[in-house]
Amino acid sequence: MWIYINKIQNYENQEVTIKGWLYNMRTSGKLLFPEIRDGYGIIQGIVSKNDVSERVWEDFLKLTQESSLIVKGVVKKHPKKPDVYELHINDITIVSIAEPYPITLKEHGVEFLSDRRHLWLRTPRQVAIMRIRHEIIQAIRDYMYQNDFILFDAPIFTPNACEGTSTLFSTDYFDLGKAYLSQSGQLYAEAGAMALGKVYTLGPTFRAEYSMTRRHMTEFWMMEPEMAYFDLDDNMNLIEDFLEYVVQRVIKTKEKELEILKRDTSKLEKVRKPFPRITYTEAVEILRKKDIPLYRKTPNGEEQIRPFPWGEDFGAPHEEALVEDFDKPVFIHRWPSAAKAFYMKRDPENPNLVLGVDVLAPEGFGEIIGGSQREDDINLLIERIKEHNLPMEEFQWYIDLRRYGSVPHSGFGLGIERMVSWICNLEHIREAIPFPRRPNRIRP
RNA sequence: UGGCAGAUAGCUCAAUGGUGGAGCAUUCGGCUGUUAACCGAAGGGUUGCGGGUUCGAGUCCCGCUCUGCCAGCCA
Repeated sequence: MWIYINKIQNYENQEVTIKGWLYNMRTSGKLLFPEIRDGYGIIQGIVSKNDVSERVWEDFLKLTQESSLIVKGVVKKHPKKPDVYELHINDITIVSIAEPYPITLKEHGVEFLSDRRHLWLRTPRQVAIMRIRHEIIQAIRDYMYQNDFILFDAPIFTPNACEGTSTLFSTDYFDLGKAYLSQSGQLYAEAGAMALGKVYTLGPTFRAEYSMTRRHMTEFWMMEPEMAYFDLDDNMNLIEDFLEYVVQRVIKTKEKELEILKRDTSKLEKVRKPFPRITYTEAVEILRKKDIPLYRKTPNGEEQIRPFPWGEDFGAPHEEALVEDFDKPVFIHRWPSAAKAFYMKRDPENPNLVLGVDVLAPEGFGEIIGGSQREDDINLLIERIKEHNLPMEEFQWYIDLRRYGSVPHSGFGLGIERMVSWICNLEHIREAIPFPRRPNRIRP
C-alpha cells in the first residue's frame, strides 16, 4: 500500500510502498542506509545485501542524490531511537536516475542557492517554511470565514496609485494607455465593505522600490480586511484577536516544522491578548527618554537630531527601541497626518493626527501590519487628494463611496511574508515565498 | 540611490608580493547499524573583467561588473 511518510507510525510491522526521492545514502559494507523523502517527511531505509535480490542491491548502487524511486519494505522501530521508524526495504523501482545534484548536504552561499531556488525548495528547511506559510494562510482564511468576512478579490491591473508615494510597475494596456500593477487592494476592499459589510482581499501586490533589505520584496502577498462601521478601536481589537489566533494555531499545528527551524516557540506562546497600545506621541517620548536620535542624511554624511522631533516617521533603530521592552506585538496609533497616506481619517480630537495604526512584531521583525480608520467625509477626502497631488479623475469612483451612504470604516494590511519571517524566525524574507522577486532577481 | 564588505576548484573557504591548498561533492576501493557516517586513492584551477606598479601580483593601485549587509521607502 502506498503511504506518505508522515503517516508511517500507523504501519508498524506492515509492508508499505513509498514513492519519493533519494535525499542521502550512507553505506556500511553490505548495508545501505538510503534516506528517502516524499514531501511529507524523510525516512531512513535499510537495505541488507543478504536479504535482497542481486537486482535490488545493484539498483541501489546506481542511485544518485535526488534520484526518484519507489520502494517497498516493512516499517520497524529504530533499534536505538524511540519514536523513530525506519523501512526495511525489500524492493525498489527506479523512476529516474538524477544527474549529479548541485545542492549537497553541506553549506552553500545565498547566491548559489537563490540561482537554484527551484531545487533549494526540496531541502527540509525550505519544506518546513513552505508548510508553515501554507498553515498561516489557511489560518487566516479560517479566521476570516469564522468571523463572517467575505473574500473579495481586488484587481491586479489598476489605473491609479493608491498611496501615491510608492513607485509602481507599469505596463501597456491596449488603447487605454498605462496600467499599473496593484500596490494594495484597499481602495477596492472599501467598495466591498460598503456592499458586503466585512471583506478581505488576499493576493500579490507590487512595489517598484529599489529596496535591498531583509524585509522587502518587489512582489509580496498581502491580506487586507476592510470593515464597515468599524472605528480605530474596533480595528485594533480585531487585529489583536486575529494575530493571537493565527500565531497560536500555527505553533499548535506546525510543531514539527518549527522544530526543524529551531524556532523558540516559547516566545510565540506569549502572543496573547491584550497587546500594548501606545500613541505615536507616547512613542516619541519613549525615544527621547532612551535618547534615540533622528538620523538624517546630509551632503557630508549623516547628522543626528535630538531630542527626536515630533512629526518624523520612525526608522529601523526607532522601531527596535520601541519594541524591545515588550514580548508581544505593539500597536502604535494616532500618527502625524503628514507622515501618512491620504485616505486616513483625521483624529477628531487633534487635526494634526490621523487614526492610523502600525503593528510592530516582537523580536525585531518590524512592521507587519499597517491600518487605519478611513476618511469618510467627502469634502475632507477631496481636500486630501488635492493636497497629495493625486489625479482626481481616477478617484471619482472612490469618492462615490462617500457620496452614497458614507459610513465610518476601517481596515488594515498584513504582509504575509513578514508574518512568515516572524513566525519562522527567518533571517531574510527571501525564504518566506517560493520564488522571491527582488530588484536584482527575477529568476528562477 | 548612498555607506561598508566581498568575488580563488562543482560547493564552503585558506594562501607575508616569491612553485595556488584543505574539507565536502565526483570517480574507484574498503567496512553488517550508519546519522551532514568513516577510512584509503584519483581526477579537478585563464584566482570576476580590463588596465597599471614590480625582476615577480590571487595578494598592491585605478576603473568596471556582479554579490552580500546596512540605510531610506514600506507590508
